[in-house]
Amino acid sequence: MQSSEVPEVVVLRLPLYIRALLQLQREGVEVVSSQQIGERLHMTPAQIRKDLSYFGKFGKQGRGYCLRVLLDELRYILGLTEDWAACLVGVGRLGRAIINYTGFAPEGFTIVAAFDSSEDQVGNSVGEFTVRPMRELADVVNNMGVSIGIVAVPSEQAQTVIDQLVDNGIKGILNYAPVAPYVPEGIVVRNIDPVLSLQSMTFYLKDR
Amino acid sequence: MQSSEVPEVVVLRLPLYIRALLQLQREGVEVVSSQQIGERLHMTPAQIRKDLSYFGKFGKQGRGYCLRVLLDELRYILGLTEDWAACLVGVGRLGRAIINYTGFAPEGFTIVAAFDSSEDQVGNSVGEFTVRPMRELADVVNNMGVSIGIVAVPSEQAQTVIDQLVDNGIKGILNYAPVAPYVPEGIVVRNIDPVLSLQSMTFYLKDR
DNA sequence: CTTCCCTTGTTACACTATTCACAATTGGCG
DNA sequence: CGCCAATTGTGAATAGTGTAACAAGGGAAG
Repeated sequence: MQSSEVPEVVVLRLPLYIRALLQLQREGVEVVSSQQIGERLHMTPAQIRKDLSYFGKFGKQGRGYCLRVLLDELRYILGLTEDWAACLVGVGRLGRAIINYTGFAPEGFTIVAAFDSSEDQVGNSVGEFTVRPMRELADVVNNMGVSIGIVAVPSEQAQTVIDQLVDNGIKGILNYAPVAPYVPEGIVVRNIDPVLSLQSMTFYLKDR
Repeated sequence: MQSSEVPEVVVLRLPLYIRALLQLQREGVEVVSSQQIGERLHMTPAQIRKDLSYFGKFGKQGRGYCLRVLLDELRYILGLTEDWAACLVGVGRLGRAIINYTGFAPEGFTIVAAFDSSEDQVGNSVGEFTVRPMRELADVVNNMGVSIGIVAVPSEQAQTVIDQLVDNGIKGILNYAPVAPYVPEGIVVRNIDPVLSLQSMTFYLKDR
């Protein structure tokens, strides 16, 4: 139960387990073994059991896991039983695409406000939002319970924006800008960068 | 020089080094130490030196690395001296956003064709492309030198599409669908999934 | 009720990755 | 020219992760 003792790699895998379970659930499975989950995710059953053992005992020997129970447990562990409010900063091309992305809401992540540091953008409509100036950040964080900031600004502005988010009480940052931001202890950052993925991929594609 | 001996984690970090170097280059730096790179990326200098040592000796004791040389070396190692052609599959909302994304081209990754498995989409214009049917895949791969496939289809179709890509000679896949695809040995997959990132983030945000 | 098969949770081990620490060298400066 | 401060490349030490293996327990079938 102590977060600090659970390796981060393990936490990173839990959402994968949830997804595999959802898939199996749709197929009508009710009891599931680590073997089955492993097949879906191309992982060894041992790893899955080991990972789960950091959080408790959820299975029955000889039988496996009750899918519904395991799913609920994992969601609880990850804090996915509550909904999470996020704000977007940067409403350029990328920011607009993020606002229109339909994959967040079904998983309990809702974008509740859009900001931009350029005055030209402030006041414009983007999707269902009116773009706000950065100075309204504190307001939104406090009144709308926002704890996640989604950063979609040019790389030169990313660190500044992230500093502002952190100063205003944001605890988690989903960063689409191609930089390695500095954040104080206790703030969680996740970077999304398809270019990085491609650049490491080509190492394996070249000269063949 | 032997790819098989270089740990994948190391390869995944090389693009980060390139980015830090580009940043420093813009600032006018010509000679750089592992210390400086490490500061930019919040990594220890030792790790950077160790990583580089898998590929050769690029620095001068007492001085550091000639930025230009190190940059060129890293680009060469990763195969980034050549341009890479990619094809997109899936021209829904996400696919369109990917086509309009301006971040790929400057790094040498060019989308040269767009496909969709739905007949409704075939023939439509998306950006500068006319959407093609999947059956033209072989053609495009062979005649346009495409080695990377970008998958932006609904999760149910992802595995099928990926199979088709692989069957037609695609060697690397950038997968935006929320699945863990199966691919044969030797095919490189990189998954992009912001939801996964958020779901592991909330573990650290909850109850505070 | 007993037997047999299955699957968990966990311990021990093997492997991988990171950090440390230092000899070897470099360039600058007096 | 010789000394000093800096920084590399690397082998050894430490830390972290993944895999294998198995005792313990559960359920089904006869």
